[in-house]
Amino acid sequence: MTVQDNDLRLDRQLCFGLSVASRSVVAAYKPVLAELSLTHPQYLVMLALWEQAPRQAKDISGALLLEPATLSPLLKRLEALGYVSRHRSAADQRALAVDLTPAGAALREKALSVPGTMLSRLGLDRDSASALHHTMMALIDAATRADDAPPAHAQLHA
Amino acid sequence: MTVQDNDLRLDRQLCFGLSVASRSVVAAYKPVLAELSLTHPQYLVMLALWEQAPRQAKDISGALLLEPATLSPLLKRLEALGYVSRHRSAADQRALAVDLTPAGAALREKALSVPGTMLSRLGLDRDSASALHHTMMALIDAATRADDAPPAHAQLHA
DNA sequence: GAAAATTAGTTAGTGCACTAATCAACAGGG
DNA sequence: CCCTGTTGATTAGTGCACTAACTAATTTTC
Repeated sequence: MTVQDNDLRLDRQLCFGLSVASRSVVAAYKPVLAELSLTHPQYLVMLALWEQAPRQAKDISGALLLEPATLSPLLKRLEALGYVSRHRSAADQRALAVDLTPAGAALREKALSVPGTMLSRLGLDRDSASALHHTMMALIDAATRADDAPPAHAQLHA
Repeated sequence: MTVQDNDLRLDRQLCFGLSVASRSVVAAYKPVLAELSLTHPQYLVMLALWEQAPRQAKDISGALLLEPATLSPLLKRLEALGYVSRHRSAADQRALAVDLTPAGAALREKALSVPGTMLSRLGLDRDSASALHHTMMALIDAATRADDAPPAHAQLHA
């Protein structure tokens, strides 16, 4: 067995592990978020709005690293749920101002217990969660940089 | 600001970071896998088959932790690409035997360079990739266990 | 001030991933 | 046997996530 054969197996474990971990953790959130009538991506949008509202659609998609085309129907579903309102900004008619409805703002109270519940379900303390987060952020950084610079020799003149 | 308010932010970083990292890394694979005409999930299926073929659909879905309902159309697309053949097993007419076509087997040669390319693109050496993999496996374990035991006191008699 | 370029969002189309419902094939127990 | 229950795969339906193409509004440039 050559080095590359080993690589194939190691790599499988890497990207495979990351994908499965993401799916598994999101799945573990599901029953908890069901009590708020939210999916996991919708929960992330609400977190962004609880930190700051009203907020421009463009701003939210930047904060969550989501394409505008992905966010657009997501916001419509949140509006249909009654958690969010969508209006064109007066200052710039292109911009979509997204705001919390009273129900959306009130939902934050119920969401306060979610993080603690999930940490205990996943058997993580704050330190390991924080370390994990650090690793993820570094990965995101490396992956998006790799994405921006497809040519193999790009780092030579970066 | 209360402890729970801080939790909301920490948690956001955790599950959020994991999801974004997964998406970002998969996106970084995309241009590399495009040369094999494969998507990332399709690549994972091929890896499973390169390790062992023929293989039962049920077996593949277990190895990749994918629902059979997700795998089914995926296999059809791989068949349409000419990399895979699908036949009912003679021994058990319910079972679907998935095998590599010559083209699918030959594709492995081109795939050998993928892991090395990706590791360098992500700026990871084998040790950190291995450590990362370990962390992911532990997370998967915790998350699936949490999933199997929704009642809060389940670990008391585990 | 009009033409050109840019920006913000939406729509269309593809592919994943899940749940629930369905179907055919198998395995046992009476 | 045959009836019941289980198993392996598929189908239908929902929701994410992406790219490409498009619309409309704003900004830049001449």
